[in-house]
Formats: sequence, structure tokens, C-alpha cells
Amino acid sequence: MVSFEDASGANVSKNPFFQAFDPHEIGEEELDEYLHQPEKKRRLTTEQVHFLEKNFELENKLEPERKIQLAKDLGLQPRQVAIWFQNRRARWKTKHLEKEYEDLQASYNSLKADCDGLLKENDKLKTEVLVLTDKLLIKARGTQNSKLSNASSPGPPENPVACSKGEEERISTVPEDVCPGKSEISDSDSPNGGYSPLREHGDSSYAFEPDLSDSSQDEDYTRNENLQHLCVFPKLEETRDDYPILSTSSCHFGFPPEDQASWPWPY
DNA sequence: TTGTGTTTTATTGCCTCC
DNA sequence: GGAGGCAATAAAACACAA
Repeated sequence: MVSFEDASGANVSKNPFFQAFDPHEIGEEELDEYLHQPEKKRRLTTEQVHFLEKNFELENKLEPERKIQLAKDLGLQPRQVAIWFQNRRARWKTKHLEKEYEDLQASYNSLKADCDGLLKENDKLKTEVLVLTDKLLIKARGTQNSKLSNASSPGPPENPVACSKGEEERISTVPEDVCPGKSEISDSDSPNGGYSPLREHGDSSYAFEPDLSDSSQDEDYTRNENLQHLCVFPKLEETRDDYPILSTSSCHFGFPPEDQASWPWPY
């Protein structure tokens, strides 16, 4: 058995580590080189590294006693063992950070995919709402027109306050039923076959109001209140306060208003 | 063989804790 | 104030393509 010394010249042949490894495995030349290198940096043997790795797995911090024991077992300076553990902790930390970064990135990608899907679905639903709203409007107008043709002269509006002079002239042909005191419902002049207050308003909620074309006299007041939205288009800010039914907070498709503010609404 | 990039060992300086 | 840890860095050792 070869008796070999560590860098400090101590005989290490009796320690467990050196008893464990066979000099023939690493070759005599290699061993000789290992033992007689000058003060140059020398790499630890694979066995030494293995041994250190095992110990690192058990505990990545090094108490003084353990450091001395390991140094003895490996035939190294305690300082070398300490340095190895220090560098090993640094490597572990780097790897750990890389893994954390990858995990976070995967998580982000997954969330982003979900978000993109929801955005697409939301756009689709908004388009659908628009189409259905227009259909409803056209249907409602058709019902009103048929009533119009059967009705006698409408008389003065009940509540003319909200209409401008010019509007009053135009609405003289619009029945009270449709627009009590004011009306902006125009007609076939528009390319779409009619003006859509919805688009002007930037709010589609009113499209889901109940069909008011056929209601009793007792319901007229409520109905007329609602129909005012068809005839008068206050500024959006006013609308929110004065007409809760139109307020943006009352119809935001389940999304909080602040979210909608940033959405690219098509109208 | 050599140039170059990567890995490993070791040092330095700063910080924290006892 | 000394011991030990950590980040930054130097430098040797190693791997590998051209």
C-alpha cells in the first residue's frame, strides 16, 4: 500500500477516505502528480469530490468539528474543505435561482395563455352582444312604427323640458308612447336603417330593457321613464348619475368598471 | 496544437453575529 | 474584535472544436 501525504505533508493513508480508494484506479502517475505538484492549484480527485458531495447533501453548512473531521478523512486542509463547501453553496444557490426562474417563467406563460384565451372569448361575446342588441332595437322599432301608423295625432309632449326646439319640431310626429316629451329616434335616413342610440351612448345595457311596446296604462310611467333613454342622450357622466339603469356600473358584463376603462371597446 | 469557453479552486473585502 | 458567511473575482485546470 502506498503511503501518501496531503499537501501539508501529513500521512493520510490511514484515514477512511484513502483506505476506500484504490491507487491503481487513478494510476500511479496521476497519484504521483497529485502528491508532488508545487504550490499550484490542484483539483480534488473524483473520490474526494464524491465524499464531499455526500456530506454536502447531509448538511450544507459546516460546523468546525465536522470540518476538521472531513479534512482528516480526505487528507485536506480544513480550509480547503471550508472553501469547497463555500463554493458548493454558491453553485447550489445559482442552480436554485435558475430553477426558480424557470418555474416562474412557466407559471407566467401558463397564466398568459389563459389570459389571452379569456380576452379572445370576451371579444367574441362583446361582438355577439352588439349583434343581438341591434336586432332587438330593430325589432322594437318595427313594433313602434306599426303602432304609429294606427295611432291618431299624438298631441303635445307631456314633458317637453328635455327636448330642444328643433327636436320638438321633429318629434311632433312621434307618439307620446314612444317618446314622452322628447325624441331622437330617427329613421330610414341612416344607412343602417336607423340611428342606434346604443352606439352613441357607449353602453349596451339598455338593450336588455323589457319590451315596452305592449304594456298597461299603469305601467306607462315606468315605461316612459325608460324610453327617455331612447329619446334623450345626455352626456355619459350625467347618465351614470341620473339614470342608474344606464350607468356603466350597472352593466359591465361582469367586469369591474376599472377593467373596462382600459378595454378596447369597439364603440 | 491552439484558441476559447467553462468549471473548479482559492483570494479578497465586506458584512453579520456572538 | 474575531470567526464565519457571502459576493465578486482571479487564476489554474479542463474540455473541445477547428
